[in-house]
Amino acid sequence: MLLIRITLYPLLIHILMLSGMKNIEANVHQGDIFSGLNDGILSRAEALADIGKHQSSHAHTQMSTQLKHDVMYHHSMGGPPQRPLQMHHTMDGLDMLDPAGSMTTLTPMSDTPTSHHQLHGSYHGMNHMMGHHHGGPLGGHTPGRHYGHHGHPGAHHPAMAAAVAAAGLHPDTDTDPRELEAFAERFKQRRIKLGVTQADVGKALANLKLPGVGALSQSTICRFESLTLSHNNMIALKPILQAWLEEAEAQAKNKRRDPDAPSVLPAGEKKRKRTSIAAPEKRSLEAYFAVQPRPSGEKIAAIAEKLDLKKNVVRVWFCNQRQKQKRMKFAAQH
DNA sequence: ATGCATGAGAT
DNA sequence: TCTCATGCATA
Repeated sequence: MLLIRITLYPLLIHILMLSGMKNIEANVHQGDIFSGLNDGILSRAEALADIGKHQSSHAHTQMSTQLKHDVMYHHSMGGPPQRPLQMHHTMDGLDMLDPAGSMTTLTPMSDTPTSHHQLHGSYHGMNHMMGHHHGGPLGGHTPGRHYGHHGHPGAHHPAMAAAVAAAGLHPDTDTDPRELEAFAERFKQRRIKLGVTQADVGKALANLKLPGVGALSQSTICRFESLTLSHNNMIALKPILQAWLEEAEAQAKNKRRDPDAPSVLPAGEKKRKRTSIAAPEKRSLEAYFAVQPRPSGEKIAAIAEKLDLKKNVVRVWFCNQRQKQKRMKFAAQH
């Protein structure tokens, strides 16, 4: 299915663009209902989407639309937004739980490092206490200091370079996409060699008591390794992960073991349900996005209505889509 | 590994 | 309202 989408989509766009208005306009009577959508651009996108539907329905039996209800849970956490710095989640039973201050464990190796938590994170209870510890593990969220706003990696002026150097920073060496890519790969290999999962690394990061650095999720570690983070995000995380890697390998030399234990699950809280946008709707959204990556609120509402999706779902979809475009991977020509 | 979501800070 | 960094849930 993915293959179909990838190969078909660009083609459809071309069909659309090259075929001019005539045929397309003919396919849009339905759009009249939504006057807001009928301003050409969206209409055309919609036509495109329709073509996509027809094509794909031939390509494979289209599963009927998935659930489209949003289902928001709102774990009422009356507590303050916890800081990632000192929060301790012990459900995994594989890290901290340092009764005697053995908190220096940076490699949360369990008896079987790669067995549990990887596939189906067996930590269901941490929801209510973990919730969403935003603000991130980085100090980078502080108003004044945002990472670097350099749009392009290698674009440094000599004067700038000097200034940066003076500031005690190492510019290109760390910001170079290739360096990042290389590091990410090295990191992954060595991590695996240590028998540590991505989730393990994320948690161990909190034990590495670097200022302003808390735990991270398996998702983030994964994204770092696969370069699916923004350039700035990669740059910010690199030194942290590098620090962990070095510590972990150091500790690996003089083995150690820890009698793990508790995984007392505090038990239940409403679990957040992920809304799933069905393939047809997704295709439409992609079509719209190709023409208008940043639709106005009105258009979003119109699109939402047309696709029978919650407006917020559509809005978030566009946000995520934009974010996706900005990610590293092949974004910056390598 | 990745889709949909949240939340803080910037616009 | 958007962007960004992140995360839970899930394929």
